[in-house]
Amino acid sequence: MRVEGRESKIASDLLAHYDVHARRLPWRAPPGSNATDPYRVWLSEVMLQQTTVAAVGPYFAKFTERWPSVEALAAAADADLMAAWAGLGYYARARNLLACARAVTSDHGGVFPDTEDGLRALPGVGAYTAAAVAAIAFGRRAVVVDANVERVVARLFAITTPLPAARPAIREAADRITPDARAGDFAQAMMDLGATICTSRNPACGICPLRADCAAVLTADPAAFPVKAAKKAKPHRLGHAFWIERADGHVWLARRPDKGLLGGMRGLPGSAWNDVPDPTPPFAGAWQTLEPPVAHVFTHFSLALTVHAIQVNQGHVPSGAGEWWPIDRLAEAGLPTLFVRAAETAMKKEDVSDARH
DNA sequence: AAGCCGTGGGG
DNA sequence: TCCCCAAGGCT
Repeated sequence: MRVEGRESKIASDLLAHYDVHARRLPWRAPPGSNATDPYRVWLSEVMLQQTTVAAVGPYFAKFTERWPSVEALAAAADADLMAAWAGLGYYARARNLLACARAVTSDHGGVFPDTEDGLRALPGVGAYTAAAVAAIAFGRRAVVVDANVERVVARLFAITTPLPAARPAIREAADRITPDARAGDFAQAMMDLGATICTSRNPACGICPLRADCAAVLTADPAAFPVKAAKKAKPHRLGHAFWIERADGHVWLARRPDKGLLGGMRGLPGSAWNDVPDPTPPFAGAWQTLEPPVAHVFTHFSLALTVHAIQVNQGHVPSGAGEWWPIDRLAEAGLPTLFVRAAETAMKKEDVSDARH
């Protein structure tokens, strides 16, 4: 529940700054326009989950061009959508995006629910995204809390409880400063502030519109907020991947299981990834081991993937789910970045051997 | 409910 | 180089 006083001053200070300094972003209505398309708001919010504005830009342009409405997206083939998402990461988002578009199209007549609860029931829409879409697309008062808001609020009120334990208190504080009017602008203003001024490291307190409202700026180190619990060490794993190239210029791509890491994506066949992976190739032959391994860092472990390559004849039939893919069109396969690197390793090897002839 | 789930950029 | 982290959701 919002109260008057210091809280309302924060909102008015921030909105006044936002009216002048709002970032121009592809998914925002142009200044002075109230034309917010819920489809574009929702699509951008899902893409922006744990993902930078810079990374989302080209994907948002590609998606809205190819699928201009939720109905168009709902009609997309699964493989096409997964391939279009390739490289953006967190692939469960892509599967949920499609499920959500189909739910909106079939269960809601192609119209997004306009309440937080209605949105929250959709696949891939959690507390943050439901609040953000309700506020930004539908003008409803909603308490929008993402990592930016957590940081700004923790500083405004100098909250010393470490995350994640501080979440309830941060949310209550965010509720108190959220205005009844312009909740969507307020949410976006908070995120703009967190992205450009109240940054995680080296916040620009000198130019902050909330400087006079901020408790942390009075402390020795405003950047020390929010306090965070120590994080666990990231384990290192090993793995083997197999580049199986057919004489007619095709490579065998496996289809990964729908759930789990890189779920539902194409990739090179290979071993499990662990401390002592099985290096045995899927069949015997003149395998060539390529050095060095591909180094890749995931959210919760790092990986060294050793690539092994072989040439097979036309009649070769690999095991497991997958397909032969033309190597000169590999960019269209929608490979996750790890396998793009692995493929580059294999093809660089071929360039070298070709050059020697 | 803590762990799982990608990737690229910046300090 | 290495570490941090970015408009989180799901189980």
